Amino acid sequence: MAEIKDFLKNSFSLEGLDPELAVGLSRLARPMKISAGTILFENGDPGNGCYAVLEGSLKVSLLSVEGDEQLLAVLGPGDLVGELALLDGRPRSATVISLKEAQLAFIDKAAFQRFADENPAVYRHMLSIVGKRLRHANDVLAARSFLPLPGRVAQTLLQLAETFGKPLDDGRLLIHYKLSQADIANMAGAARENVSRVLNDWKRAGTISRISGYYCLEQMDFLEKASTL
Amino acid sequence: MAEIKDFLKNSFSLEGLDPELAVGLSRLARPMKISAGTILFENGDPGNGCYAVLEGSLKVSLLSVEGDEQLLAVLGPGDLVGELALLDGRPRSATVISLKEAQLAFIDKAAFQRFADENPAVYRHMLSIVGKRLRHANDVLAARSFLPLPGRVAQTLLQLAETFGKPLDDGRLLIHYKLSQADIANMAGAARENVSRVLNDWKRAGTISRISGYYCLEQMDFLEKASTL
DNA sequence: GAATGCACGTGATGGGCATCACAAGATGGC
DNA sequence: GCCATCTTGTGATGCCCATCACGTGCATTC
Repeated sequence: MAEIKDFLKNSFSLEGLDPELAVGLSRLARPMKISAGTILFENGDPGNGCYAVLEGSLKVSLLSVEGDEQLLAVLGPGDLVGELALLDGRPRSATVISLKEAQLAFIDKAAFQRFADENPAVYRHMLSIVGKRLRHANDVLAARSFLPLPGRVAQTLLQLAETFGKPLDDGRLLIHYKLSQADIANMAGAARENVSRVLNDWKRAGTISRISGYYCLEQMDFLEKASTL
Repeated sequence: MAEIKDFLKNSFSLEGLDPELAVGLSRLARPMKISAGTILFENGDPGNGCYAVLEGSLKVSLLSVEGDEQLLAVLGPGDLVGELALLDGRPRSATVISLKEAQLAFIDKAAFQRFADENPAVYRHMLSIVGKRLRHANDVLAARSFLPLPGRVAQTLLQLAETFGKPLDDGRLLIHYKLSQADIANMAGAARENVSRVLNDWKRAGTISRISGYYCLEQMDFLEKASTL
C-alpha cells in the first residue's frame, strides 16, 4: 500500500497541505477500485465519507427528473470528491459516476474528524478546498446569468483546461482528455447542436483546433475575453 | 458592548456552535455600523476578514460589466458574510451592499485563525456553514439549468421564506421583508416584467397573496412542486 | 465488408422569454 | 397636498437558442 500512501500524500499536499499531515491522512484511507460507469453515489444518498481520486476519472453532475444532466466537473487523479459529507451530516448534493475504471481512496467521516480535530491544519486545508468549489459554483452561475452561449462554452473550455490542460509551444493549450460535444454542452448548459456550431466557428477562425481528437486552445486570450462577465 | 457579545453569541450558536466558543469569537469582533446603500466590499477586493450581521440587511450579488445583477442572497441578523476570505487568501468573490442601515461585527482573518486553531470546533462549524452555501449554490444552478421561469420564481420565494418567513395559521407563510419584483427577478435570473406576470397569475389562482405589502405564500406545496427539478 | 451504433454537422422551425413601450399605482419628501 | 420617483401591470415585437430532422463520418462487431 506504499503506492497509495505516496499518491495520497501527493494529492493532499498538492494544494498546500503539510506533507506530514498528508501521510497521516493517507493512513486513514481505504483503497478501492470501481469500473467504468459505476455510480459512486447519487444525489440524496446519505454521505459517510469522501474519496480521493488516485487514477481514472469521474464526473460530478446534477440530474433533473426528465433525465437532463448539468455536469459540474470532470475529476482526475489528485482530486477530492464527496467532501461535503465530511462537513455537515447532510445527504449527497450531487451524483458522481466513474467515466473510466478508477482507483479511489475512501476516507471515513468519523476517522477524518478525529484526525482533523487533532490537526486543525487539515480543517484549514479542507476549508480552502470547499472555498474553491464555492467560488467555482458562483462563477458558473454568473456565466449562466450573464453570458450568451458562446461565452459559456469558452468558460467551459477554460475550466477543463485547468484540470486537463497541457501547455504546448506559445500559449497554446491542449486539453488532454477525450471530450464529446455532449459533455461540453452539459457543462455549459446548452444544446449539443449549438455547441457544435460554436466550436466549428472557432475552428474555422483558428481560435481552437483538434489535435488527434483532443481539443487545443489556440487563442486563450480570445476565449478569456469571450468569457468575461 | 455586552449587547454585541450577546448577539454574536446567538448568531454563532444559532447554527449549533458551542455557546462558550461563540463568546470567545465575539471577543474578537469589532462592532461597526454602515448606512443604507454602502458597498461593504466588491468582487475582486482583497478579503481581510468576515462580518456577522447584527441588525439591518445586506445583499450579496454578482455584477456583470453591463451592470446586470445576479442576486445571490439577502441577509439579515444572524447571518455571516464574507467568510470565504477566512478560508483561502483569495479576493472577494461577490459584492455585498447594505440595503438598510446595518450593525455589523467584523472579525479579522488572522485573529480568527488563531482562535480557530485552538478550537477546532470553530472550523467544523465554519465548514458546515460553507457547506450549506455550496449546497445552495448547486441548487440555484440546477434550477437555472432545468426549471422554466415560474419554477425559478417559486424556488426564489421559498428561499426567501427560509430567511424571512413567519408562519401564519395553516401552512401559510409570510415573507416579512419588503421585496420588489426587481429583487425577485434578479435572484431568479429573469426579466422583471415576466416575474410580474407569474406573480399575478399566482395571486389570481390563490397560490400567493399580498398582506400589507408583504408576500404571503398560501400554497407552499404548489410552490414546492413547481420548483422540483 | 456489411452492419450497427455513436459522435458530429447543419438546416428549418418554433417557443420561451428578454426587451421595448407606456399607463397607472404607490411612496415619500418638504 | 403635490410633485418627483420608484414600483407595478400588460401588450407588442423580436431574437436567441432548444428542438426536430436528417445526412455523414468513423469506429466497432460479427
